[in-house]
Amino acid sequence: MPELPEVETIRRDLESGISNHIIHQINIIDARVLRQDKADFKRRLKGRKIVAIKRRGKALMLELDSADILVIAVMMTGQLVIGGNKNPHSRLEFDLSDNKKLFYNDQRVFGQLRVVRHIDEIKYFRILGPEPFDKVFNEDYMAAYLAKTKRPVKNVLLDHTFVAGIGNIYSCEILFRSHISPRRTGDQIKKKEIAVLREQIITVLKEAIALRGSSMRNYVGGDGQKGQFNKSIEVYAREGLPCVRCISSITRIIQAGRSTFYCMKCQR
DNA sequence: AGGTCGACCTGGCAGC
DNA sequence: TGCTGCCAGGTCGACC
Repeated sequence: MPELPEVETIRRDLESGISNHIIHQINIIDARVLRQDKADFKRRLKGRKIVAIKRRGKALMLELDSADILVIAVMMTGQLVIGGNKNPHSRLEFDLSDNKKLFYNDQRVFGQLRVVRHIDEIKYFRILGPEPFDKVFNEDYMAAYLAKTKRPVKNVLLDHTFVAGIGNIYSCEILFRSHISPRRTGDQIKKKEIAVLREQIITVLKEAIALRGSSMRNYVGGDGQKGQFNKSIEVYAREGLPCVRCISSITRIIQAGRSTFYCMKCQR
C-alpha cells in the first residue's frame, strides 16, 4: 500500500474535498473489498454526513455524524479518487452531496473497508505502535525496543508495533540516509545512531508528505495525481546502479520476504 | 519470540 | 506473438 506519506496525502485531499459532504448512494461494484455484509455497509453509510477524516498508521478513518467510522485500508493498490470516471479497477462508487463522486479503485483487491463503531474492533489498531511524529516515539522508546531485539533493523522499521506507517520504500530510504546497514540487528544500534535514525524517520516522512508521496506504480493522491517524492528516492529499486554518495553499486537482498536496497559501502 | 512462508489478487515486464 | 516466471508500496495467520 501506499505508506504513511501517501495515506496522509489522500487524507488531506479527502479532508479538503469531501468533508461535510453527505453520502447519498453507494454502488458496490466489487464486494470483495468489504469486510462486512453488503447491506449493513450500505445501511450504515447511506444518508450519513462525513464529519472528519483521520489517519492512523496506513489506515484512513472517515468519521460520520452517526458516530460510526468508515475504516479504509488501501493496502498495496487501493486508491481514493474524488471525481474522475469509473475504471476497470473501480470497486466502490460513492455519490456525495454537491454532485461529487468518490471512487475506491483497487487493482489487486487487497484493500479493506469496514464500518465500525470503535476502531479497536479492528485488531490492526489494537496492536499498532506510535505515530512517528508523536512525542512518545522518542529516543528512549526506540532504545528500549531496539535493545531487546536481534531482528535486523530493517525488519524492525517495517514492524508496525514498533512504529506506525513505515513500509518498504521509506524503511530503505531512512536507513540509507542514516548510514545504517539494514542487516544490523536492533541491539547493535548505538545510542548516537538511534538519534540519527529518529531524525531521518521524521525528516524523510515529512519531506515525502510535502511532496505528496512517491509513486512507484499504482499510487495516486485523492486528486488522481502521482506523488513527487520519487525524485528524492536514493536507494529503493536502484539495484546495480551507482550509490548517490559513493562509487559502489546498490545491493538488493531479501529481508522479511521483501526486497531491501542498500549501499554496502556507506551503510555500516 | 522470531523467522519464514503462503494466502489474499491483478497486471506489468523480462526473457525465451 | 505468446508463453512463463518473477516482481510489486501490506497484513495476517499457520507453522517451525
